[in-house]
Amino acid sequence: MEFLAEEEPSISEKLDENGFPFLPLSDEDEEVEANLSISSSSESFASDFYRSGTDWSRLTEKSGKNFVQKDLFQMWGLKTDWSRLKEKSGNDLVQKDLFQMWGLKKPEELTTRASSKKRPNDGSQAESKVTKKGNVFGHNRQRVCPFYKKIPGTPFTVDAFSYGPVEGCKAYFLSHFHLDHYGGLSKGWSHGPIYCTHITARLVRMCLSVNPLFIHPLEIDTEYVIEGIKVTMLEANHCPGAALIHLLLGDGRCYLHTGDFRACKLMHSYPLLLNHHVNVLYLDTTYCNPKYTFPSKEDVLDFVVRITRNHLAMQPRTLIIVGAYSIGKEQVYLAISEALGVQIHANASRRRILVSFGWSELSGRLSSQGHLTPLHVVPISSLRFESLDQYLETYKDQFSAVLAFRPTGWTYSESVGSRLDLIKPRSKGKVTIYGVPYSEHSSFLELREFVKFLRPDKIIPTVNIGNAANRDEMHSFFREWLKTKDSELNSHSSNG
DNA sequence: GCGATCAGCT
DNA sequence: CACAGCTGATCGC
Repeated sequence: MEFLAEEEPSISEKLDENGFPFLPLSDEDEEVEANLSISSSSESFASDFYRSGTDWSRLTEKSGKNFVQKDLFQMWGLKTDWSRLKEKSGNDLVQKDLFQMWGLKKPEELTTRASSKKRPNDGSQAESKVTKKGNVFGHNRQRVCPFYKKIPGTPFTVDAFSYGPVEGCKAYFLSHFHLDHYGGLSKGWSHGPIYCTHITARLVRMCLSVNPLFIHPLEIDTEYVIEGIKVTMLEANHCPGAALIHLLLGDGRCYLHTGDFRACKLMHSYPLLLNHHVNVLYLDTTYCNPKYTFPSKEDVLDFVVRITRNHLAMQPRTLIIVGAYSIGKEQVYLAISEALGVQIHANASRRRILVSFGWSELSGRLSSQGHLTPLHVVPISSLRFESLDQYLETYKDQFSAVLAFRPTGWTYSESVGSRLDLIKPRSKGKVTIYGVPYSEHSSFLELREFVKFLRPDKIIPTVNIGNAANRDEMHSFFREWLKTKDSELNSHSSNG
């Protein structure tokens, strides 16, 4: 299977100065582009995506400093023996040349696939289509991999598993194990090697039955050379196993893909982030708007523990329930568990997942006996009054009231903001539900601090890019953050 | 019958 | 709003 094995030079001919493929779009000044964004609704969604990636703010140089790195896991509040669980793996990863070179065809041409899926209802339209969710489809409803999931200058994609084989991709990175990122991965995956952290790798194997031969676990804070690119996974402060992906290209370019992350001060001491100027930052912009302000995780955990203690003081027979998705938010029930000295009940499938983290503080606190502990974890979807009433009924011999917490980042309220004391629960009968702003994404201010620390040349947002107004707004924030004067440059630098 | 995927919903 | 799914319907095998 010999393709037109293009050499690097011919590839770079098709890239612009930033390593992005050219598209038939005039790259004009902002005013023209702003008008385009509004008026050109007939353009393909892919080119719209593309334009959003070409007009980022630009900045000058950054000042590099050498800091001492602190314990990476302190942000989890842990002093745990993760090293014990590390699966053996060398840095000498063998790569096979499974796929052709990095494809740079136009989006419409990327959609063709060997096996054509036929749907009875779409015969006429041969153009790309856009769904409400922002997915771009080609001829035969094969999703098109959006540009921001491809890393130019590399044969890499990030979180791009639902597009079939991505042309030219030789390594598929998975930033973390949440459905909207691993979507498309399943037992039959055969499109190429998957790179991710050990925890994520374990979950991919356990939950998705992906052929282990495709899974390549990487140690955090360890440099690997993959396809000639230096790759390092960094703790992302999101869910267990989530990583920032740091890339050093042969030509000196440096990219950082945040996956999903919650920026924090500790990241300012990551040596890689201190020692390498980032050219392009792929940024999790979930809460990139000033209206999203929420407290630190620590403050929210203190709040949750305080509320719990108050309720137990008034009603000792209270069942404490924490809602959670598949993974993430573990600290919420762990904090309660430690404060009260009680076990955590979770169903078998959740226990299996939690145990797989290899987090002994958590594993040791799990219980399969719901009636023996007043602290339960349930799917967040069951945090409704009717469901909780039923749930309480099954434990009526032990408990007579329910206090539930729904931890989510978007329990924001303009008035509440970071004022936890303003949060009011919703109660009905014996059930009380608190929405608490425990977020595993960066707040607006945390994003700003991170970007001002990193001072990348360019920023590519990876979330909320479905409409032009959002993108324009984010890019104007980026420009603002990156245009700070030299006087501010050294304000946070010190000799550590 | 089963796994994968999609629209719609929260 | 939009997190990170969930549910039910449909498709392909």
